[in-house]
Amino acid sequence: MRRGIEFKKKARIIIVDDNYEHLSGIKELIEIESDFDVVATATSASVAISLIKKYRPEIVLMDINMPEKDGLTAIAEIEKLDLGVRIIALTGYDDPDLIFRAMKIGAKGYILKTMASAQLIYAIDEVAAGKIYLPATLSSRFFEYFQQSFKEETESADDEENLLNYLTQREEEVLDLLTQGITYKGVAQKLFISETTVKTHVNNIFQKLQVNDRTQAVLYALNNGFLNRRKVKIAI
Amino acid sequence: MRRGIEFKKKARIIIVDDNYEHLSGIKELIEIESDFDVVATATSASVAISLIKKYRPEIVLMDINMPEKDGLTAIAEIEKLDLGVRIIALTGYDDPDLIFRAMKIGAKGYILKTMASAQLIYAIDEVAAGKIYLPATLSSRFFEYFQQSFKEETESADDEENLLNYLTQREEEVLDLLTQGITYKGVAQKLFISETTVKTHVNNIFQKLQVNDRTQAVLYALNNGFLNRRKVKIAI
DNA sequence: ACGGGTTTAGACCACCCGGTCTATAAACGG
DNA sequence: CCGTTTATAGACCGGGTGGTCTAAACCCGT
Repeated sequence: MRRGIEFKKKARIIIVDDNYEHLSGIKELIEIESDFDVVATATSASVAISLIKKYRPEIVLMDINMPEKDGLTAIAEIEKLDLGVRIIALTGYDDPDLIFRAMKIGAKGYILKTMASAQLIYAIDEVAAGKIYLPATLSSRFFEYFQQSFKEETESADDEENLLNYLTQREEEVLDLLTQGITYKGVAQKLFISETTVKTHVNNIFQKLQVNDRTQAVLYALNNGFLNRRKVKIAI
Repeated sequence: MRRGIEFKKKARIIIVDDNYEHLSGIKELIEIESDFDVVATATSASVAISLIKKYRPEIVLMDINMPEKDGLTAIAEIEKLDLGVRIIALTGYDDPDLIFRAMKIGAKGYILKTMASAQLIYAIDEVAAGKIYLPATLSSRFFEYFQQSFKEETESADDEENLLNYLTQREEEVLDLLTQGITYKGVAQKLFISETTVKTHVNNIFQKLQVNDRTQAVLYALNNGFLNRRKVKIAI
């Protein structure tokens, strides 16, 4: 029941941390230094989830390093509920893989326990305002990881000995149709050539890709960036 | 030939912008307000690339909105050269798609032309120091886009009517082997069952997935997150 | 003009694949 | 305890698939 005019509605927060000392520390900090409303706290992910269902907070502060059900799976589950809860992840160290995974599954912020309390409040402020907040140092880490993973992807796609490069243009067309699950007859009709011609092309493709059947050819094509060629050129 | 002690080696910069007014503006700004060394400027991407090959700068400021060869493809080409050049992208507006694509292909920073000159210098400083720099407002935009794209991906993977859910465990095993390009005979050997049993399973799979042949079944499996099921659970 | 690569195409054959029908044993759920 | 689901498997058959050989027409570069 919302009533009256709200200049700055007190966002409700739930804090989750298996370390009770730290949990109450953050709770006090928030209650004193900000005007957010800590409606509940939990020391385990499963308890947290039921509390979230009950209280429907705007913000959840979630420690990632917890025994049993870890914070990441907890975040994934909460996001799946689709309650509009905005989650801020919390850990002791700036592991880029952790940051990447947390942001990937939908965390709206990520801060380190070692950071100044003012930064925590600021992060909550930003996230409560609908933004996504990552401190500069962490976003730098994130992007390194992000770019690295894409670099590996494109390297494996066009790099070194990609047997797809040996295919002629016509063979690529045929392979393209094969990757759509079309039969020889269908390919022949689409390309306005005879079925035996298709077979010749396909056999050449098999030899060039060093595979034995159409399925393996399709898999090779898909795993080695056959579709990417166009994407890279058109869409980047 | 590096010699002696360097407190702060003057990073060499090349600026690329099709608008000459703006180009010289930035050039002057950098020369006056910082101690970086603008070794060259270009008003087109193709010229820029030859200049980069020649001067091997540490930093490139690249305008994204250019006629002919646009900035994004230029960045992709420069990154492909693998010269260790660190590129900062530059545009007038904060289009999240542009930001995402620029960062994806390897830009080390992204700033708006409307931003204060101090921020430009700061960005160059950070990038020159090996970090990746995105202003808070842009990184917020980036993450919204990033999370959205992942959300769609997982939705399409496990969402609604995924015919893969109707498969029995045994059928999944068989399909899994099919997605590796193995023949009936091979599957029969791997699962220690007769070849005709495999055929029975496969036929059931075809009917459940509403496809006609193994290739289409494999494609359906791949496009509907067959591999993801495990990934989501194990790796998040 | 000649040789090489590409695209086209035919013939023949073995066999894998996909469709259908039938059937048994185990497991599971009501 | 009985019906359903699942896993197993045999038989049969037709057509699609893959292997091999041959060859003509074409473009391209030297």
